[in-house]
Amino acid sequence: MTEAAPSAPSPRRRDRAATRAALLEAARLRFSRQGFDGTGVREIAADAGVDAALVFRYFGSKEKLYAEAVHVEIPQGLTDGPPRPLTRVTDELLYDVVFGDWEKFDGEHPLLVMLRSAHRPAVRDQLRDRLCDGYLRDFAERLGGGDAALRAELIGALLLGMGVMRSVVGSPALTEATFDETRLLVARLVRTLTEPRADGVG
Amino acid sequence: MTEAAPSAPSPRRRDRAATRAALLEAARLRFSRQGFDGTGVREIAADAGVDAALVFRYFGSKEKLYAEAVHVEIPQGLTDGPPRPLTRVTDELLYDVVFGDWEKFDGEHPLLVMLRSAHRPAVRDQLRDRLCDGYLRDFAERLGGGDAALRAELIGALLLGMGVMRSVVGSPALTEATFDETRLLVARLVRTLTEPRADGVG
DNA sequence: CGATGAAGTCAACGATTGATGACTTATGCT
DNA sequence: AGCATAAGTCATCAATCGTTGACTTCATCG
Repeated sequence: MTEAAPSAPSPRRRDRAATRAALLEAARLRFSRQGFDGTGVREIAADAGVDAALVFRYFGSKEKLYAEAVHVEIPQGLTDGPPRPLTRVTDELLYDVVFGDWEKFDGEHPLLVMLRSAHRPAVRDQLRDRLCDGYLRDFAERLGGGDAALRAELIGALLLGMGVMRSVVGSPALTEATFDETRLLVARLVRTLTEPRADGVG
Repeated sequence: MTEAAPSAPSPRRRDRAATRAALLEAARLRFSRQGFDGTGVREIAADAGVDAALVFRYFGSKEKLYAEAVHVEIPQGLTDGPPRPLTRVTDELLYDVVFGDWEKFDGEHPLLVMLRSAHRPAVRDQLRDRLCDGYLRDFAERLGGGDAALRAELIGALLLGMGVMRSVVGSPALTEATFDETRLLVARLVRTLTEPRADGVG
């Protein structure tokens, strides 16, 4: 530090990239907490410590800011790469979606955040795309059988529902349960959908 | 009909109860489609064919209108009454939450509708209350065992997640699947959580 | 030091928001 | 018919919304 800490709250050196990043971070938090409609651009800009006009200079519109701030990055090598046992994959997914802290998104997985603004067509489309084509497609291919796609979506529904119960609803048992407790139960459920039935089906 | 159809679009006879009901119905649809923040009171009033001021005359505020329009009625005799097999109960719950049409709520179960505005504390509290105390409590009591509450919430998560996948996300397989197809899979999953494990657990 | 361009601020726009109170109109009773 | 009351409308308020363009301030280079 070449100069002493200024008495005034740091006026922050002018830096386009840093300001853009600060806006993105503030937007992520606000959109996560309050949804798209419940968040104003002035609110976001105030959190970032700049004027609201910069939102439109850097992102064009509130919609484009949302699209860039809230998006789902599918973890590399989760479904592609060398095949691993499916319960192993769902283990990681369980930790990712349900038990991950996701502090950048106010504690929720971006999928759950997008759920909150899913009535907007753009959000809904991205949500379906990431979930079905990103996560569940390889699931279905690996499962095999006639209703593979359906069973894959049931696994997705379980994990998504658990995330909702934990972070959105705040149900007591799932909120206080440890990862290992739940992991065993989920593994049993996944195995039920994976293994062919021992007894006659219909 | 004592009089012929009027040429002008029916001016609707002045009727407090009917107008209140029309406002409630319009509010339910709009709030379901667009969430609390994305819906304006003028929009609702226009759908009902009256002035927006009546919203405040009849309900006091937009919040109170939402509270009265969107709420979860727990079906009578679902969990209470004479005990039935749990897969039977989840069958009805599956039909209710995931496959019911709920035309009054634009096709979604009110639980899923409330999910869309769950960032508001009032909505979130009602959601947790209805889900945990209304649906899942008797589930947990009936399940028994150490982690009964957790397993009950897993069933709730599955059903809730399926509802989300079907109506909010619009995932293909679950959307096109019939009730009977899914019912068997869900029954298998519930049985997995219900029956004690045959092999050693830990 | 002085100029140049970018980074950031400011003021304002038109539209819309939830909400209020005064006003008008229709309905029902006598 | 005429009056009283409730049902419904209208105008409007103060705030806030997303968005824009002109303006100011800072950093950098010659």
